[in-house]
Amino acid sequence: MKTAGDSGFAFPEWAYKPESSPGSRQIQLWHFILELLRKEEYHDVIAWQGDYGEFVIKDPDEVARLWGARKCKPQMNYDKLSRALRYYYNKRILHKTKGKRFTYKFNFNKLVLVNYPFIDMGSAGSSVPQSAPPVPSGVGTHFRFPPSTPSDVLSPNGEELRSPGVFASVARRAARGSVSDCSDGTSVASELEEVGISASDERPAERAFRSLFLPHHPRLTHDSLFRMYGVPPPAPVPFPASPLPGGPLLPPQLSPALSMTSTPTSHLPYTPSPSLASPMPGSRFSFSPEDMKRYLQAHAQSVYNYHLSPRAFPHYPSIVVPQPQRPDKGLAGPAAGTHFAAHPLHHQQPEELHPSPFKFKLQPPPLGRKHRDVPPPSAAGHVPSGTASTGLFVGECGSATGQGSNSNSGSGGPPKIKVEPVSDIESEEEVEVTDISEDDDNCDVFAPSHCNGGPALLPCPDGIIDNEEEDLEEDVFKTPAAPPSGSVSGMAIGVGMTLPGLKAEPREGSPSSPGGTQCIPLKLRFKRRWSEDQRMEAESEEAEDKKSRAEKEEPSAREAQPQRVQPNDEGRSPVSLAAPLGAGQRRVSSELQKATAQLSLENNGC
DNA sequence: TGCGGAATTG
DNA sequence: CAATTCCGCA
Repeated sequence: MKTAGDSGFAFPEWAYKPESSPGSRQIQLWHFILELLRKEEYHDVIAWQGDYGEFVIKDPDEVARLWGARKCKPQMNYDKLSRALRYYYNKRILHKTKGKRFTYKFNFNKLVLVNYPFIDMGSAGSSVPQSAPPVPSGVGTHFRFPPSTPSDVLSPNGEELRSPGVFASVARRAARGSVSDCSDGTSVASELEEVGISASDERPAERAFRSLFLPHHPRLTHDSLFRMYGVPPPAPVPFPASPLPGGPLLPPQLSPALSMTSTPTSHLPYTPSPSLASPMPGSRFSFSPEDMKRYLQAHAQSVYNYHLSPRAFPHYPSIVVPQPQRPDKGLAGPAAGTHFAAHPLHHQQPEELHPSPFKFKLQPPPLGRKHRDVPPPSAAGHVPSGTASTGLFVGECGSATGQGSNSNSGSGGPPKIKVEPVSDIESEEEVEVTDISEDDDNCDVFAPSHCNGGPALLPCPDGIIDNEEEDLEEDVFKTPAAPPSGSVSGMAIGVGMTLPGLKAEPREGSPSSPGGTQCIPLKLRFKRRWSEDQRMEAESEEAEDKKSRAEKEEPSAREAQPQRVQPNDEGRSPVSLAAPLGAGQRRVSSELQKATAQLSLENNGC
């Protein structure tokens, strides 16, 4: 249970909004939740529950109190806090676990997106429909980190790219090997203070991770960084799919997956994440090939394990991706590649395989439910009755927020419909997803397969992986114009993974495509996948967001999925579910944990 | 309990 | 923007 991970916590710079002035970083609720979750001290108030990234708030009031303290909002209460939490639903950062009180679930994908903007979650999205990243579907492209800056958040000139102030500091610290400095003494919440983590505690992967993300600081060369961290080759099983037993927190390992970035190469103008400006500095990383290789290796591993997008390391064909280490599959995986292939790295980097620039918005549109009608605004003013209950902590918030200002005049304004930004357009497509959404928790993030009803997936428990892999691939190709064959094949081959159907990987025959596609030409396959993927995303998103039902036809496949194990309330034991969902879940939780860990690790200093 | 709209805030 | 605050609805 408790592991070193607990030891420190702090927020990495990226956890804050870059835009905000240096001194004013404000913590976001989910960060805070994550923070609490990883600290045992607070296990009585909030703790992970199950394997899904779910957590339960055992003591809502206390959590609210803490939150209020942190934000200097003495008036905070669970009601409000929960509103904020709910607010995350739309952002897809969180979900409510239905049926369980005070239980919510993190949407891993989103988190990753937010935290690791560089990572390409596209595949994840596809494989994990539910949380498919909001992408302007109009383009038809799949989600990927666009080279261009997202308009919604960034200024058009892409200036943000250049201002990595934040990151720089991180880099510096990393370089130093220690993470501790929080210049601004915002450490208000003393309650949370933690022990600093020594650099030594960090796992190599993490370090690697971090370093990868570091901007090319003038003074720090990546070399030095890497050197410092000496990223070791990925362990054979970096992320054991250990079933996170009830006590979920694993050691703070960071998944390389998270860390990965898709394109280290220089010219990639990376798009910063929507909500967070991505720290990508000048937008160029310069790592030495070796380092990159290692890193990528690790990433690959994780990709496999977590079934993240391979796109993440597209440009390094020489890297061999280890086979997933599922115990069950005896395939030759590990041998093949656990460690990097010693191929020479030719990184030519190519590039940009991502032609499609589009921005993804973290906060997609709320969707449909909204414009219902316009009720008369007549409201009466309420007077804040004094709720005094919480006065304790937080003396620092000196200014009591004034209350009492309210007046609203707008009455009966024109019905305004919020038009959601494109991003969710896809959502427009409606699909009928069975109601799985209900307990679906699984569906969401972690159990994509079911969600999209791909029957194919269900068949073999183990197969999941395969499917996932496929999903991964698809991502790769999703790009519209993407030149699948060329680059892809190269990569696939080089990597030795992807494309199960293709080259090697006869495995259980990739079931995924409806029509059994193993032998289909790549291109075709991709195409197919792509569409499927899109559909999936749409579905999942749709399904979740709105239960719209229309339905997109879908050629053959769509069938009700067999009922999956149903975890009853408490009954769910992560381990037990290992079957189909298990893998995904586990994966996710690991990721989550890692993310959490990452959060914490970065700056314990505060 | 939980949801989500609407207005407000910093 | 991300809450915070308030509230009506299930």
